[in-house]
Amino acid sequence: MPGYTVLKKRGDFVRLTRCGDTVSTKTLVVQAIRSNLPKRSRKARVGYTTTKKIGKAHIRNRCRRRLRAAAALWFRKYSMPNFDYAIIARYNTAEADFEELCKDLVYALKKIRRKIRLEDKIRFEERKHEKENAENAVPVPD
RNA sequence: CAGGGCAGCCGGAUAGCUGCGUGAAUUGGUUUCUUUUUUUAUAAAAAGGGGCUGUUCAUGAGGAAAGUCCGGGCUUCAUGGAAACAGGACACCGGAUAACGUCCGGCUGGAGUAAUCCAAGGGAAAGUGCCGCAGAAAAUUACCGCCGGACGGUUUGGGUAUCCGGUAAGGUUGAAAAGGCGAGGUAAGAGCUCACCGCGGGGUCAGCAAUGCCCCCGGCAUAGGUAAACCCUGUUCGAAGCAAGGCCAAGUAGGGAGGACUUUUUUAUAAAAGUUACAGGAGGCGUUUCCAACUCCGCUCCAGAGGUAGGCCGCGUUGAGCAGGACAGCGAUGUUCUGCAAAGAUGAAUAGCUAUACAUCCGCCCCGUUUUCAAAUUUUUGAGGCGGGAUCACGGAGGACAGAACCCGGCUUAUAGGCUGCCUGAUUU
RNA sequence: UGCUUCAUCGUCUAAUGGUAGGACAGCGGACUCUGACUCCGUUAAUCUUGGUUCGAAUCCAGGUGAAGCAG
Repeated sequence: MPGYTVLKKRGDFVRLTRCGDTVSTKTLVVQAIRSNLPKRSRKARVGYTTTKKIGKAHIRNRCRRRLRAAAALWFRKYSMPNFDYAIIARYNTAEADFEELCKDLVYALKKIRRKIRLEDKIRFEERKHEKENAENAVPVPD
């Protein structure tokens, strides 16, 4: 079993597009958000999106398969546990070199990880500041 | 033959690494449920079943899987049965089929030298409507004409004006003007008469029939077109669709019982009514190293209904199945015998990557032609364009259309390239 | 996946089978010292391919694209 499961529900995809972090490269787009499941498993979840825009049914299937193959190689290494990911195919996913596809995927995953860690840091510091302010503010009226 | 037509078939191959779905097997691992036994209990053991996972074996996308255009199975709804009306679909004739708007054979008309191909191809003497502009007139027509007669003026006659009548040959318009063309005939004309052609009716023969051949008659007032205008005639059709439908079923809301609290009545027991809630606070459980963020609980128990989230069935070895043989038939197809049979996903499997050879294409090579350009120069060279040959070597490019979603029979549309058979035409022998 | 509907200038819309009209926008000109307003002129379309018809935006058939409903 790989270190991730498959994302299936429509609601999860909607949540991702609405409030997830997005990184786009030439051949694919990656979205990520913290999972809302309180499960014990620490596995990440992945979903693949191929819209009607990129081609007919057999082209969409091909894109999904290539994305799945690329994810099987690199996803476990660069994903964070307890996160939901969506990989979206673009118009040139079917024709692009496989190595380039892998490169883009790794780049996107790395970048999104950095982004989320930065945001967490900022939020943590903000909270800290608020607490300090509150602690400072409380004694003043006393 | 680098002409054409028809029918049928294939539609990528091999190897390596890494993977996916389904089914079967497995005293493999792990987890959970039920039953039985032991125990005060926690718990333990045995049997059976399910989930996840490992191993082995088997198997896994088309000719169109597509469009969703017809027909059927299947399911639900409605319904005692049948018929009629409305509405839809179809329409030369005969046959095939479960059925069809499909298929086969024939007819008629059209295209082609031919093989062959194409056609929604019933009815306009049941009725209604429409036919812009142009034109006299677009449907019981009469403007210009042609002809005869009457009367007036002048008067030899002819011509002209008006009125009455005959006529549909000629003119103009248009997509279309009341059969065509020629001859006779006539005051002028006219199917008025005749020949040929067209049309209609009847008869003989051939054919199941559509229809065809021949003969006779009519004399076209049966009188234009349009029915993919309404309509008429004949045949036929209940509606919706697997997200159909069936089963299991969290949670939430609601019901009952008890407990707790509040209010009222009562000396009290007790009875009645209401609340058991939003927000806030404190706390606990779970994910997390922590923080942050999020979720759930927040008095207990019981019963049944509904059927949401979710799951299972429907769903694949049986279906108008595929392959081959025999017989019947021109054929579609039918009868019969033998053999073969496992795709079943559901954010959706059936693959991803690499290498090799091969079909094919281009260049390289040769020949002809063109003058577009450049150089020398007045016909040479080089580059380019077009056509043909050669396919040995070398280099490069390189796999058409396209992905099952309940299942079948068709239709329509997309499709690189290859193979096989038959027919026809031209040329040569 | 199934079902339903629609397609007309760049945009919004008209058109009993008979010359595709109007508004806004665009372009050119006039008015003005200049701009706006106003006026005049002009460009521009029946999604596509066939068929029926003398003649199709319209009627019929195939294709393409878009939208909606069911969950």
